[in-house]
Amino acid sequence: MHKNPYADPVNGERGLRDRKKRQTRAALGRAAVTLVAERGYDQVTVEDISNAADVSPRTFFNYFASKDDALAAPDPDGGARLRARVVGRPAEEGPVAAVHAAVLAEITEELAGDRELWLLRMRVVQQYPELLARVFAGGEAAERQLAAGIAERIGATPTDVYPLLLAAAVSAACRVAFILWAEPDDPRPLENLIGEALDLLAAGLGAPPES
Amino acid sequence: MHKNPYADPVNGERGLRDRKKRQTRAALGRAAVTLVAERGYDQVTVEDISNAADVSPRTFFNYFASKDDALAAPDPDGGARLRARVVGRPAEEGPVAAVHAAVLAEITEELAGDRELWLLRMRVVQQYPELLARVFAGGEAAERQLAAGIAERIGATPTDVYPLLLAAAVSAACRVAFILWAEPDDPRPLENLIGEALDLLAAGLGAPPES
DNA sequence: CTGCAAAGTTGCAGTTTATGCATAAAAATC
DNA sequence: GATTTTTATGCATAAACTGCAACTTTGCAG
Repeated sequence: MHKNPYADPVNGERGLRDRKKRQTRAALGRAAVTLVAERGYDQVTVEDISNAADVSPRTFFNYFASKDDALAAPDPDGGARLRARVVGRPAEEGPVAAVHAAVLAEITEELAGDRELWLLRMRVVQQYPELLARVFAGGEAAERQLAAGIAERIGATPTDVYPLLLAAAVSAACRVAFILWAEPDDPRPLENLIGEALDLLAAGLGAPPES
Repeated sequence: MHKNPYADPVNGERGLRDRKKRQTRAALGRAAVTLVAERGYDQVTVEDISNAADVSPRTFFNYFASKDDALAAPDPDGGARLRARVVGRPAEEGPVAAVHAAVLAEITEELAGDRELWLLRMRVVQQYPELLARVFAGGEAAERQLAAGIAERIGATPTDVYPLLLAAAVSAACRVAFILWAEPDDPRPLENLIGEALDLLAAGLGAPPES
């Protein structure tokens, strides 16, 4: 049995090499978002981004498959972490509650350091609908993992309707919450928005607005 | 007051010009999907697609913003139709029922002629996840309209949580239904799958699998 | 701490995607 | 049937992306 030469996606880095990789990826992502926020999407080239991050343009493509990816692609390990969180919740919790808790934890931690950057990212993404699509696509990968986690938890196969649907619905709820969060005149914190959306979902969407 | 020179997005074409445009768009879309299904995504260039559809490559880009768009972009009028359907449902229906009926009608009509092509498209998209982004982009546009229709129907603003969330959740349910539909070993017709998913949603996702 | 293997970076050449602009063809309008 | 708007196309050009072959850095074992 060999030692695993890769970083553990759940517990974080594992040596200088991995740390540098994360730094480079983060630097590229940050440069991409801030530059586009400043100048606009098509006034920023991959070369610009690479320069700002102090790497060659060729290296950019070692990290991101496209310019859009750099702007919108989420942490590639997020899905795996999310899945682990779901299966790790106490056994007595129902699936909806477990997923709720897991998602909240993951998002809170993900945003921990970089709330500012995330807000900026959301604003940029909303300004360019092509990017919104990329975000969804990224979310889709996480959604798959989430569905797998749910399936594992309740003893279903990953192609059953229930896990797929619950994962998709939660993903949709998060999307809506993010959109409202990025709305400049909505002061509610993201965690509350997510909670509100998930509660509405769990209530079956039967209740129109009220209030 | 001028006459509207454009085709009515809800009721269909309005003269030779519009018919030709639809034909060209359809031909390009069909060529793109079938070629990629045959040869694989990167063995097909925009030039190939254009040749197959008998137009110049430059014309291709008058219809689609990108190669991906030709593979994954839905009918650009679908969102408007969907919205009209939602507001047109009988007033006594609740929002969930109205949306359910509207979505079912739209999808049924959309697939009417081209069930085969749609299935092929789904398979292609599943094979190349990059395309998922474009699919979501299209879905997102429709989702906006759907949310607007719901808001109009229940007298809410389009930035309220309920319309956004209902639209997003329904969109998610449809996505899941499509995925299962494209599964080669699932013989259930699309309409049933959508109904099943929406019922689960309306039940609040509280019920794990059963069965 | 030295040397070897694995992984990461970079430059370069070449293809494909995508857009602006000018012109010709087609169709709607009167 | 003349005009006026829309659409199609060719050309030029920029930017996005990929494969390949050096070269550098890091990990690791002796």
